Amino acid sequence: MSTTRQPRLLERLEAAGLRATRQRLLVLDELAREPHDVTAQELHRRLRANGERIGLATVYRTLGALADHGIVDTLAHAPAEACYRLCGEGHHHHLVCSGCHRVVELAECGLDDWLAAAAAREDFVATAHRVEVTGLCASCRRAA
Amino acid sequence: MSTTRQPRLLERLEAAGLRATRQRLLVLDELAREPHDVTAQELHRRLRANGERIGLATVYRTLGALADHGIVDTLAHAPAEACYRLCGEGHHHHLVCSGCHRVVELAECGLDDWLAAAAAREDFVATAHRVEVTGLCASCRRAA
DNA sequence: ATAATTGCAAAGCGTTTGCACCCTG
DNA sequence: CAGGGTGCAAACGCTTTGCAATTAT
Repeated sequence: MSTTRQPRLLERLEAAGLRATRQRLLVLDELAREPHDVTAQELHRRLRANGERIGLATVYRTLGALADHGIVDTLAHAPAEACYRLCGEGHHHHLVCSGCHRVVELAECGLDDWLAAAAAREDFVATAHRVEVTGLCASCRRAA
Repeated sequence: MSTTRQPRLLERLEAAGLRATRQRLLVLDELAREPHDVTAQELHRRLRANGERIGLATVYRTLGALADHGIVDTLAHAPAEACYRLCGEGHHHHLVCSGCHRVVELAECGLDDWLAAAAAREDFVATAHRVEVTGLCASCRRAA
């Protein structure tokens, strides 16, 4: 079983009105130690590889519920396959390394002024936005 | 048949090394008159509704080929279902109205400095990015 | 106790592919 | 006329769902 379980995760489950089942904690644990984003299938495969008993449908249902409550982010960079990632609670964006697929959260957004201006130019009011930056991290740059 | 066919589209097909078949022109025509973004299925449904003869597989293959050559954009806001949209040739972003789903292209990007700075903070070099802004257009604001 | 959750297997759905026929260049 | 393109239907892969058994509260 895991050693990285964060009490924080339990609180978040509770706050979302979700029962703290063994399976949900497994999913959260696995997400917590994963710096990349993962698909439901991959997550399930890993848990099974670790000898855990959990059904694929449960992984899907759990990720769906967590996403509904904002506990995980759903990244859709690969159409036809959703990726999930445990994420901070505030507004943030992702920086993905095209070499190793590592994902870093950009804490500060700082785009609000730009957004408001760009939207206003089209007579829109911006209500939400999503930025995904692709780049190369230091180690992948060296490797290349 | 269409009245909106743009000669421009033929050039783009040719430049991409794709033969100008009846089906491809149908797809391009339909995309050209569509301000929203559409799924492959929806596009196919409309063409058939117009009495056109074209197979679903061809629509998929065509959209895939057009996307490969940058003639259409692939938007993945709905995970598990790709949306396509004929798009300008340069770098740009999309502003989507959450009321009517109308999509507007934002010509200017103007994010490069912000991006470079944000990436550098994490020791990354930004190579690409994608921004999707959701908002409300003027008429949907009035309706609300 | 009892309502939520799980697991399995089957169903759903969007997308892709094999193959014979057709058409563009 | 040769090779790309098309249509159909079957195959695919990811995701969802029905239902009986299980489990958290």
